[in-house]
Amino acid sequence: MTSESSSSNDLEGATTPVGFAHHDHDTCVAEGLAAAETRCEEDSLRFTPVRRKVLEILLQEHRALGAYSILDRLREEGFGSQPPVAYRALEFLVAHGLVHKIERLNAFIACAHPGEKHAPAFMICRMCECVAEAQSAPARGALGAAARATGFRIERTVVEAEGVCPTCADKVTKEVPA
Amino acid sequence: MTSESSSSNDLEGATTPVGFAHHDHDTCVAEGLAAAETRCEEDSLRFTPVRRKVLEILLQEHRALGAYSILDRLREEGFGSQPPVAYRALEFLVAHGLVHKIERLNAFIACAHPGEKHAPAFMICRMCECVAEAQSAPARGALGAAARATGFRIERTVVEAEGVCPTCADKVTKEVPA
DNA sequence: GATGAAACGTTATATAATCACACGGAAGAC
DNA sequence: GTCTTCCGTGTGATTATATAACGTTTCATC
Ligand SMILES: [Zn+2]
Ligand SMILES: [Zn+2]
Ligand SMILES: [Zn+2]
Ligand SMILES: [Zn+2]
Repeated sequence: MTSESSSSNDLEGATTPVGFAHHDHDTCVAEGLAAAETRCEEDSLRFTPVRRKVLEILLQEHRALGAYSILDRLREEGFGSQPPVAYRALEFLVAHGLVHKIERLNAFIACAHPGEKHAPAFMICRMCECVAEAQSAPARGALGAAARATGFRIERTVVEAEGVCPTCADKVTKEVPA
Repeated sequence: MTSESSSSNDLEGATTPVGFAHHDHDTCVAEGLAAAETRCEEDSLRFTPVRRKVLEILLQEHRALGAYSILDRLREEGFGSQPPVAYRALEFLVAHGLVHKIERLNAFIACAHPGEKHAPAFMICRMCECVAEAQSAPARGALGAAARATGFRIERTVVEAEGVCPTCADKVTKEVPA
């Protein structure tokens, strides 16, 4: 999931999960940062160096990073190296939808659809730990029905699927040939 | 959510979320333990005193308890009081579907539908911290579609909704009358 | 009763997250 | 401009959550 150059696939686009397919990764980072800058200017938010760096670190990966991994990289770049530095930046980025927390992993990942209003859902590969973001509509399923039936007011949802990504599934079948 | 006696509501049943409605709580605990015992006998699993106690502790609440809260109660009951004691019991109970982990809270709750095969979904009240379990069918939604489109194989899902339960919603409207 | 696997109790450690305080710089009031 | 206030940052310390490692006990099986 590091820098690659091949935008010849039809799996990308505004509402398509990114992460498993090859794609131009430098563009990923650049666009992510640009989108964040635009967003912050529009809303008069302060996109400070630390916040920008944390987002950049996360955009470099299509996997979730723990707060302390992020902190290590911040240290290398000369930023503060105590936990609150990372956690405060993450709090800001999550609050404004630029980063999501993966609860299952206690880790963080850059949003793949910044700007768009969305209820994210994630697919987490248990083998390579890569994470892809998709859309979810939990209010329109069994959960939504249960909420309406009981009078529960949903404000936020966590939807995370754990399994095996196509790349790892291929590897496995090749290692253990029939 | 402590002991109450009123089974006169139509919100209970195999596939109905429990937790917000009044119900006979002693029965909850007894039935939960009985179901676990049955299950363990059937599958030749060892339902040891520690495991039984942890499940009993969780059944007493319809909220999620952190591992260390559980540990405190184990200590009071004369069991081992070091973290691995609680975590090992929880690992067993989770592995066999008798307890679920609420990822959002890093906490654990007794299964409300033991025995039945199910993909649980949870509604978590951010005010009173009570948790209700419902069914989910994540493979049949936007997430399932995304998984099929990309070739991701879903093995397990985390579905947790955060919001306000009906009881707390009532309280709020009463406290701030128009 | 001997044997091996699983469960337990304990010590220590790793990982994740927050608290509390001091400092400095940007934004608004005057 | 200067003052004041708020917000973000850097740091040390602490709390909360989770696992590693090791020896002992318990149980099922032979
Ligand atoms: Zn997103
Ligand atoms: Zn993978
Ligand atoms: Zn359940
Ligand atoms: Zn509530």
